[in-house]
Amino acid sequence: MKPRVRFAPSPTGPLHIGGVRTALYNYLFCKKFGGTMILRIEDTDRTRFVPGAEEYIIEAFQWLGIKFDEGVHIGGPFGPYKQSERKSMYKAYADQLIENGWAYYAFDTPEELDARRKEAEAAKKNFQYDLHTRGTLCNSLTLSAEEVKGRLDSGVPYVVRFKFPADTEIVVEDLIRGIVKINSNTLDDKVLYKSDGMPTYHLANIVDDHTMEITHVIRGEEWLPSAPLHVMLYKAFGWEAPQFAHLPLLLKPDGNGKLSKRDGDRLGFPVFPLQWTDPKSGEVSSGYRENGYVPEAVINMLALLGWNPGTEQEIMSMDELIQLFSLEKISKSGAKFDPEKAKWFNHHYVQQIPVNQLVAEFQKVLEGKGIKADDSKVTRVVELIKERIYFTRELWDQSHYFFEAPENYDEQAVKKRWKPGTGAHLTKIAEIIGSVVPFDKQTAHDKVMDYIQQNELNMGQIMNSFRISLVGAAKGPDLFEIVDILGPQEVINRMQKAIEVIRI
RNA sequence: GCCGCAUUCGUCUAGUGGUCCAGGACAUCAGAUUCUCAGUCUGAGGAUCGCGGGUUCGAAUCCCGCAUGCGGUACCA
Repeated sequence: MKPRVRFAPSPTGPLHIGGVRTALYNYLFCKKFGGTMILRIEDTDRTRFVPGAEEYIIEAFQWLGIKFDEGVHIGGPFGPYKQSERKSMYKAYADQLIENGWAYYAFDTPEELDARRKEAEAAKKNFQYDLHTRGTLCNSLTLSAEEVKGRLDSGVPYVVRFKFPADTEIVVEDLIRGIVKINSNTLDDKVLYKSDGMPTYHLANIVDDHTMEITHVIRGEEWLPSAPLHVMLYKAFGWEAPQFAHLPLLLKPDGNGKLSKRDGDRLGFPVFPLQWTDPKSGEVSSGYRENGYVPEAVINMLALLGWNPGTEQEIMSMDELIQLFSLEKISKSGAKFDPEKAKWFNHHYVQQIPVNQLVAEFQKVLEGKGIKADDSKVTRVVELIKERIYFTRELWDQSHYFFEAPENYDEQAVKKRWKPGTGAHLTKIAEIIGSVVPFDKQTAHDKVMDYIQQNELNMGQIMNSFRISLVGAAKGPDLFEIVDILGPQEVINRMQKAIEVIRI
């Protein structure tokens, strides 16, 4: 049987990178076996709905290359794929549970429950709506049938709660963690159906997974504590449960704890695939895409955070990932996110981008700066500096001096390399450069080297001051490559300017 | 507090009773690339496998206890 898996986010904001990894593992697993990948929107909590979040999620997956076979954005035979649009079907399932004695009506108000919680807290205890306390609360277990009917008929708000049986060992079979057992006496009677007529996650999730014929539920570890509830729910409905796999959490790079939006801001790396502007506060959160990451790098990096192929291979395309993936090789413990390794992956994948594509991208940047340069020059520049960039946005930082003369000179470098007499030597070297007609970088190089040797100059010092005059700093690729691209006249101009400006 | 999950170099991890005095990658450091920076290449350091008990001829690997960390404990997902 081919797997049917789903990724089911809530549209409460931008998709977190941990969520992306969950979706990725679902995708890899499902594609490996030629299965179906479904995008379902779990928007049962209307108070937390954020406009634009759903569109964001869809766009993020498009960018990342994670493709769905069914879902809110593309439809499919099991639709609708948004829980708010499935609202009408859930009540019947809640009713069914009540009829069979697996659930009951509860009329306690949130205020009453809060009061009970505070009370318990004061006594250093924990209040739980469970088999120990449900007999003391206001529900269809404690009220007479007439009273319950009366309340229901007169429209008194109610919720439906699951009724955990006593003394039952619930077994969750997890593909990653093995057998997890828990005693039903410690579990609380979770709300399944809310007073606003919407199901909670627990009910909607089980009903949808069943009706959508989901075979494998691959989700974050934060769901493990409610897995026993879900297992019992399947049992209560008499349905066969899908297989569960609870993924380890993605942790913050320093310390412990779940990776959060704040960590990204604090440590300077994105936590979201795409940039996101909060519709309410207007606050902007950075995204991988806008930060110059390529999707292949993000996918590769994420895949290895909690999984590995069992070999020493680290660089893998999506297709290889699909081939190599297996649930058994997912680790059990949380993985700290490492921004440095993310950079390393990106460097690798940026190197794979064809030069002409980089040139096209860079031309746009140059245009934005009002700089006109023909493709042949930009191509030479890109070829020369490509290997030193980690992100495509660094193209400009690493090559600006090819397009504009330095305005100022790096102080540290000048202090170290510019000595009395440097100006005079550079004047000579400028003459030498000018004397090579037609210009040829090899000849220019040889002649300059001759000059340095004949005058017994310090090569490091003179070459670096030469470099400073062209670049403005002691960095960059081979000097004579720079000279060649700039052309002799521009080189001479820059040298003269530097000699004038930098006085020792 | 209660319930659950986890625990191998700084980080991600390999490892499923002997071939592991623990392998790889990122990061770090050093050397090379004879102008610089970056990149690249080569090399180095780095884990008494959380701790304590067992089981076994033999344990990172199996069992028990403890500790620590994390997750959950909402009419949120």
